Amino acid sequence: MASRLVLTSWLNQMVNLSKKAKTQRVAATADKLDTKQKILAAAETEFMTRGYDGSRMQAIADRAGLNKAMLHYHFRSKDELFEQIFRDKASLLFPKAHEGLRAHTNFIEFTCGFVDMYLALLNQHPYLPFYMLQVATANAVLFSQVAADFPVKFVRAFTAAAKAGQIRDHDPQQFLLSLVGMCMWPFIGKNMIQHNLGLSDAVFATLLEQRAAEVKRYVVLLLTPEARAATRKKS
Amino acid sequence: MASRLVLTSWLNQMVNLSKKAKTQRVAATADKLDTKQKILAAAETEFMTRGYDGSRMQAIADRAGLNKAMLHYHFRSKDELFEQIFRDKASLLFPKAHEGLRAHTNFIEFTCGFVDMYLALLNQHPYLPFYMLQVATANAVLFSQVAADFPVKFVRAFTAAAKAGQIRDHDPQQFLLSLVGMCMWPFIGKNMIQHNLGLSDAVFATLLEQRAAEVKRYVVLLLTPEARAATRKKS
DNA sequence: GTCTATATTATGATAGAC
DNA sequence: GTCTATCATAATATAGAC
Repeated sequence: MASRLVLTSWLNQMVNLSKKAKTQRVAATADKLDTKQKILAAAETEFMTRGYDGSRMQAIADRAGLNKAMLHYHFRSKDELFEQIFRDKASLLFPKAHEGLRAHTNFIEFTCGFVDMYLALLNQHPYLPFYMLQVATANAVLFSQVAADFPVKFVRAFTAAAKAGQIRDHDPQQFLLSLVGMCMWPFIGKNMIQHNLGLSDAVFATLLEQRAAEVKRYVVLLLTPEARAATRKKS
Repeated sequence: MASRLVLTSWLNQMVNLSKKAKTQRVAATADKLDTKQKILAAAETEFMTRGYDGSRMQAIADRAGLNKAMLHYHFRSKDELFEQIFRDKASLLFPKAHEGLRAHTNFIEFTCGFVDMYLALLNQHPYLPFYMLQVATANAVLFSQVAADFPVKFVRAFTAAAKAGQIRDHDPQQFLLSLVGMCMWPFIGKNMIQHNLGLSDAVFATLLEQRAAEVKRYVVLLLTPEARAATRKKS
């Protein structure tokens, strides 16, 4: 119960990170940054949906209700504008793993809480994963500048929990790969999935709502020490 | 045993599809299409790694050891060149589900076989998933022209197997989502994963080798009717 | 079929008035 | 700070000689 509270507050913090940051920035500098914010918002939409190469400064200007010259006044170049947005977004998708990972008393509970919160985050920012992947693929140098400490710390906590007998022994990296894949894939592959299964937006939304339960079922099933019945290999 | 043979031949066919097709084409038209093949090969590399917007006709020409004019001679425009390659590649990632899905006698065995073969396919064409996702995102019209009958047929076979009591009852779409996500994510997220976990190419390759066993473990664990112990929901 | 040279347009970026 | 007008260049595409 106590760990649950700590966990929830940490994970919620992670979800609300950007919203808070934006509000602070706007409030602090009054209306002078209004235009800058408009540009950032427009650029965000453009870059997130079309990627760097597919985005046009003209399109960003149109979307912001301004002209191209204003973009270059507030941000020297397309690159600079892109990088500023990238750093904001990276800190969203790659939250810092502070106390959360150490505060848990039950690793399975912690992981289930993480799934809930991370899927909530992705629902708020559905384009984020694919956008980050595009950067990771197209601009390795830029991408390497953002650090995510969560994965490494998660693997360590997993290993510790396994040693303590709290969870079934397993390859932590493979587990993390499965976990992240299960969470991110519906957002990354939305268009492909909808087309291949012939799903309307409404049906797909329902699928997303039920996603957390599905992933958590996998977590419990795989990690619970007792549930070891049918796990012998096939080939 | 018999079903295993049918299964394997069908799945192997799917993996070898493009290799066969290419050989046939080259052999059929002798050396006249040599240049065209060079262009296609160069364009494939370029488009697959940089996407449509990031690719340059000049870069393709350089890679093929030709000049830009030749690209426009053999293919009217960048769009046409791109679309030709896209259709080839789509048929690779979206194999036709012929007899395979009906020939199985055990759905879990079939699914495990599918995982093996599909991961082998992805290992041969690691850029394929991300490339297809880029098209699905950037050019919905083009993407909608390729059809994948596998997902729908898989869902039907799943439902039938569940009704027959061969597998545990479960949402087939959620299962497919998890299955595909677990298979594709390491290829889609390679750069991000390696960076976030600090993995060398060699270590990551090892991770990929062990991937099939991990995914199959999940399949068996989730679908085996008896293994129903710890599946109650959490929240 | 293949090349060089060139046309045409799109796009990022800047100059300068207000 | 914001705008209009313009520059400079990069990229797709074509013309025409060989």
